[in-house]
Amino acid sequence: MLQKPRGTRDFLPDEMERRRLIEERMRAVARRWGYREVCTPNFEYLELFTMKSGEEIIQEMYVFEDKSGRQLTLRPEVTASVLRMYVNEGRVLPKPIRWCYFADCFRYERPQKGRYRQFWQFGVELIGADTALADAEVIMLADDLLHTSGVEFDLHVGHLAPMKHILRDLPPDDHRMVMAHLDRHDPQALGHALEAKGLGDRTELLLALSECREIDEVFEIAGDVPERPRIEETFTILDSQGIRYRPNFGIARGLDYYTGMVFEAFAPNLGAENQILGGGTYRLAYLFGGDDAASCGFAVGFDRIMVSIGDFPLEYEPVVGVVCTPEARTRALEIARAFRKTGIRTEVDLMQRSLSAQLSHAARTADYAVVVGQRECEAGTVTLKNLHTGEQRETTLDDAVAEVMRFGRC
RNA sequence: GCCAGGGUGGGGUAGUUGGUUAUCCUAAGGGACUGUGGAUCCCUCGACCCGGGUUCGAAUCUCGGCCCUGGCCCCA
Repeated sequence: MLQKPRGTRDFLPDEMERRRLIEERMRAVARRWGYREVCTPNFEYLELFTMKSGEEIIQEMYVFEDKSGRQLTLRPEVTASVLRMYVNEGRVLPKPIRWCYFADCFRYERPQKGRYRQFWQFGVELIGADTALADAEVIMLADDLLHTSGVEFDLHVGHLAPMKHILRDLPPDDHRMVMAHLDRHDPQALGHALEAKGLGDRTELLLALSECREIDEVFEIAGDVPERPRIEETFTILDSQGIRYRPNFGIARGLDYYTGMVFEAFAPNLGAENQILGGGTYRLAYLFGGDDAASCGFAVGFDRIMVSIGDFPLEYEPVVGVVCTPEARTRALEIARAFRKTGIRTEVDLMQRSLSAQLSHAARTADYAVVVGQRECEAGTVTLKNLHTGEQRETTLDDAVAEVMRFGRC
């Protein structure tokens, strides 16, 4: 049998309805904050992503050549596309720009729990606002979004400035290496690496910084960080609005292009892949030929949210099965149309089943059967049967529709 | 790319010291029943992941691959 490609999934209707429900909640939250949805191409020039993230990421992407020899790739993320779009068409729009997106992305990686080769991200980008409140708004929106989706999560908020301040003697290329060791909670490797650079005295500071949970202590450790007022203002805003988060100035993983505030969220009930959200401030527009607009955004790992939430019951809507004899087929289709017009899910037999077989099928798949044969056709009525109670009565079509609409409201 | 455990009808399973026609449940389609049910009975459909090797004989042993689950690495 033909298999689906590795790392992809099929979604049956029950799961699809759950996904759509959560997706719609996220859209609604973003809309309430003024973030309107945009859509960018599923594939882009390879260059867009290598400019942003470097040549190494090619091996993690679905890269292909089109019939004209263009180097293209399925998008591995959406931020680069949104910023390209901003440079292409958004520069004249009034600032700040608030956009959101929901899109599938593709990465050629080894699948595991919560990690797939096709996966969905919900994200927002705030472009053109460079203030503490802008940073805080994006975090508060992330918090609102996660709460509204129903997932349990821990929110970590940090800023890269204190760490960069401690490492200010090091060339930027070395920052990455140091951050990688820090992120892996590998103090020995970190110590050795700094020792080799003649900065062994910084090891203690960095470790203390990543352990630190109080903002005041951050500056005792890191010293006179120029960004201190901005950082404090952001945290003050979050506190004033009752946002629950953990200050974490050790956040460093894979955040090459972030410039200041960074934040992440984790779902405690997931496995190795438990990060469900990541974001921060960055500057990308100039890379794609635009101005040096300050930006701030985040992306939610939608599939991980769904894994973390697990199955939940969907709101139930009544289903009607129209059961008819062959001579009543035209009337049956009219009846089905009348039910559908009021929004009721209505199904008719397509398999030329006997009346008894139609009813038997309806009993498994519907809440009501509407039986129509020659008798009802001549009398201008329908027989409405409640398949849960077994009660049935002959009545008018309008009355039958009205009864089904009352279903589940008592 | 690496490690561990797996792969038997659509779903769930039995069978693996090699041995007849591969077990059972369920789902799906039909019938018993041409104007009334989910029960019951009957029928139908449908599987040993793929390929090589060992053997008289492989679902079973062996090697390689693919895929699944989880972990490592990575995580824009």
